[in-house]
Amino acid sequence: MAYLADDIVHMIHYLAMKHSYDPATLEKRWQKFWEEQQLFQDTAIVPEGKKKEYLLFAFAYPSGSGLHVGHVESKAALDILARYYRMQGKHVFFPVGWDAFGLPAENYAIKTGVHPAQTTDDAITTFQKQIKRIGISYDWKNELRTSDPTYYRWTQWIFLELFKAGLAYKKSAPVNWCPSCNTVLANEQVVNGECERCGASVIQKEMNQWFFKITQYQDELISGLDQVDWPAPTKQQQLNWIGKSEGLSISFPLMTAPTNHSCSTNSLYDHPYQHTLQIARDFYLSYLQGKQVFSPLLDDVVLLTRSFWNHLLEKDRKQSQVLFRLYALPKVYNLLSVAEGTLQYSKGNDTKKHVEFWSWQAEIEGVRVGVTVRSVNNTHKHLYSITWLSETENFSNKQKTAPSPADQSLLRQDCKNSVLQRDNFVNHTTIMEYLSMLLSKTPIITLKAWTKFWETVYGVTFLVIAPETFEQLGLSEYLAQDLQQKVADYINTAKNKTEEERAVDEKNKTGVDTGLKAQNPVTGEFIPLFIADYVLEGVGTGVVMGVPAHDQRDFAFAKKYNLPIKQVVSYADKALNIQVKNGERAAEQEGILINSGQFDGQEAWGEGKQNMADWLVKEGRAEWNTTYKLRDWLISRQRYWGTPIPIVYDPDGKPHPVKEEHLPWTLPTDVDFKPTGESPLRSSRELQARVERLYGTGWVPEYDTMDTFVDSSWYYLRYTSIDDNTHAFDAKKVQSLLPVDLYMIGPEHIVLHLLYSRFFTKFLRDQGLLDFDEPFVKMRHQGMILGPDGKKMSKSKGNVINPDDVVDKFGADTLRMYEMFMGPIDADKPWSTTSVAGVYRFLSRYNSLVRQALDYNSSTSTKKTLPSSSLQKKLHQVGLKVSSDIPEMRFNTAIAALMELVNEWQTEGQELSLGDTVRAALLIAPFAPFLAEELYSLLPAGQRKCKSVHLEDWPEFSPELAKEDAVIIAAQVNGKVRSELLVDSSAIDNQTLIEEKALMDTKVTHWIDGKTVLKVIYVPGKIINFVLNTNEGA
RNA sequence: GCCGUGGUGGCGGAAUUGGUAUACGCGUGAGUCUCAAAAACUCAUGGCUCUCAAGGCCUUGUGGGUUCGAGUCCCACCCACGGCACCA
Repeated sequence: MAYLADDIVHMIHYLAMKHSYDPATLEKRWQKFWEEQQLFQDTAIVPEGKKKEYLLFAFAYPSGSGLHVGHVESKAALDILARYYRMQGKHVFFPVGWDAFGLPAENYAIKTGVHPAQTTDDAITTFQKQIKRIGISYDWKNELRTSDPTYYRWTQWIFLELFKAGLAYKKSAPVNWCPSCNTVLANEQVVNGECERCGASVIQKEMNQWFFKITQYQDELISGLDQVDWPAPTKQQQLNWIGKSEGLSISFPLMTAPTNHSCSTNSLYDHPYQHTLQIARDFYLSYLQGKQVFSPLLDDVVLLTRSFWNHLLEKDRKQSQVLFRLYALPKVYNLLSVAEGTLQYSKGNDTKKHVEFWSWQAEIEGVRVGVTVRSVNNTHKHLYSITWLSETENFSNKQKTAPSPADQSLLRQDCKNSVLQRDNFVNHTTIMEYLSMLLSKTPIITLKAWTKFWETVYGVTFLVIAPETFEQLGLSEYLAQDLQQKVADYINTAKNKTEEERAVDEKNKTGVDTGLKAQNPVTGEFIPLFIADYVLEGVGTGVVMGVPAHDQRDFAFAKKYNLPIKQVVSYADKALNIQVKNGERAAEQEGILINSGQFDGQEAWGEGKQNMADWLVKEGRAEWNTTYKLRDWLISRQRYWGTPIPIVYDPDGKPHPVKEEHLPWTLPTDVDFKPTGESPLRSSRELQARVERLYGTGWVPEYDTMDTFVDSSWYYLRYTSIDDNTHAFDAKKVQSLLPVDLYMIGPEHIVLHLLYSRFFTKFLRDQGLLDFDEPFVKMRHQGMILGPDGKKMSKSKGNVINPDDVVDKFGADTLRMYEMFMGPIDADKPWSTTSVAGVYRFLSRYNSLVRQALDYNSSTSTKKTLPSSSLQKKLHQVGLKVSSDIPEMRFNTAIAALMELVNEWQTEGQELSLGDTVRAALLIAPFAPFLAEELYSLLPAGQRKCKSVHLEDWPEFSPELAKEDAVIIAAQVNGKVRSELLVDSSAIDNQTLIEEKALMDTKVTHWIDGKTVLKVIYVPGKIINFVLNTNEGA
């Protein structure tokens, strides 16, 4: 008796064990099995006739904290696809690698002295272990890491290709500098203008650095987006980053002096001579060449011309237009008649006498002119001799010897006939005064203000220029003496500020008046030019037009510096109009143009805007100008743990590429990690010795390393060819496997990494190395997994879920499946500790149901027909849904369907046939690979074609078997559901029958009785709707 | 401020794209098993100071509109999240 009882207990225990779900043991077993079998070592070339799928997970930095649940989500999603596509017979390329260079390891080294290589290696080992534990079917054979010399050798090679193509160049640029840590900071390390580590104020420091000319491809980086299947917001962000913007560059001539400048000869000589000359020459040449010269002074010129004209001899007056012009423009007198490139200029250096002497010659429209000017003893009394020569003459100042007697007489003859002879000078003072005035009104330079709101150009009452732009244009030399220091101080202060410090609110904006005057090109008014650090060098042209009446920021600035406010748009809102008129506020709304000359009365943003643009362009006062926000890519990092820049400098400091035979240009190991403010590579003796040995004494290496974004811009190419020692990548393999069919990437990487990768692809294509334009054909994002509290996981908040803990408790299948079940893959969603258990329950049930079904089918009594086909129907319905959901990455709904299957299966009295049980076992293989493998191993030998479920063919599901026999059709009255009709599937196209059936239903007729049915709408298989005359009985 | 995304039960989320809103899971309640608990299983579960009940009415951020019919389309607004931001 006791024996029997024991036996029964044992048997019960055995049955319980047999059907129980024990993920810990089975997952361990199958993980080992897969590793031994090397199931997923895909060869690189796609076999003939097979479709390929290149599935790519965003390159990961092996951080010390190990695998995160967020990593699991996207890895699991791709793994489901990988396993599904393999079962469909596709060639799946699913590689893994490590973005191994980077800051955290180096910072850790500074703190602890542990070498980054060691830290990184340890971290990778941890990641590998964790990834294998959750059953990601990577092709481990093609694993790579960027810190490996066999990899970065080719990163360096690409750098050199860019260098040879002129797309890698060096220039001075500001970097973030922490004066307390004495080091360069990456942008991410600057938080609110302060060093993230020590809190000191970050300053900008100029350094000579390497850039990649990504702007070369800016237009293609825009147009290429049409070729790819990416989420629209991602494309939009790329576009925003490139920031292409159409606008007008309006020309504002800049003068040295205000309009009421008193005309004196002295003021003329206050101007640097070169400048005077330049203005005069340009102006005159333009005039002679028949170019349209925009000057408010043309009338003045003519006036003066007339007075001149009176002094001309009768016969000269009849002479050619050329001569007329020559006489006519007073500025020709001394300074203006110099043609391009023929200036002969010398300046006496006799300090005793203070003799200054200039002479030059020019040929203008066939007339050769020679001019000599002397200034003696700084008296401003100038001696002029101006001659022109007949066409046969060959006068040249260069001739040291005097002209021949015959020539001299010819010359003399000409001069006699000329009003320009010294004796014929009308009035030297008049000329100089004129010239002085002209100078005060003649542009030093034309400032171009870029704007999108040109319709308000009549309201421009001042200009603002960025400090850097002011400096680059060399405008400081035109400043009045008393302003020079003030302006220089302002510029210096501005340059030391960070972007954040420069971004202050409206009231605190600063600026400085330069005293220079620009001319509003449409009103002719002279307006002040301010320098202000709120204007940024890189935006537009670095010059902004100030329209205080219609721009809030300009308004605040005008109020602060007491600048005039001029309304040029009128509004329907009278109160608003009065406010603007009284200078109480700026109005930025649409309105009607006023005070805008010929454009008065037009809609500011409608025809007025269009007409104004056309006119400005036609008049040559503005030009269309497309600006981009995208800047060239600064790749220099004053850091150790990165790819060394393969450049050496000769003793003159000229950069030379490292010779190809010296690649990889290895990262030295003998460096100091102390933050000295200099690139750590400077401390390497080995590197210095290497350069001198290979290139010569006095040569020095480049000490900076590359931005790690460079490493990650081409890794997807290298995956195909990690063993290739002669090429960055094997053209055949790349052609076979690329482009990437699906790129799974976190939304945090969508701008820079993608832009840089696309740039590299386009560059390598132009080098003839690739035959496609875009590297990532399709891209999707995984959302962020939030902590159970709905907030971003972080150690400090204590809401971090560790995937290892979940695997320990529920197994890897549960972890994977739960993360897929949480919601749409691209949505952010909070972790729910209790929901995980629900998924575990599901897998546990799935496990026992399949086992029960196998028992059932193997028992001798199963020859009988199955009691119900509704379960089979469900299986096929679910199978079809899962098959279509997986490629769409709708894993959450696929899993929901599987759960429905389990619910149905669990109802009593139903069982699946052996064939359908096999289908059920295969169906979960992509989601729960361990459990599926376990269940597969339990199948009768005849049902197993392969050594692994993951090598099996995806089961077929029959739409025929999935078809419902009867459908429920909703019966509506006026769109409200009143009843449900059970209709045989075969009858769903028979509207009359369904109508009759509905009208037999009292729940329906109750609402219809006594009213007129206007029409009946029938949607086959869905609804039948009776539309009543609603007026009746209402 | 600009650009983008979204707003559905107590919670995560479904909804074949204009056709029965709330699938699936969690949670909660009741029950089965148990000395008890846990686990597991079964049933119920949007709201209503309408109703004994059958049923009725309301409900997809708010307010309008189109339609026989709107979570889905159109207009206006509110809120949340993400990105950019002195952008001229």
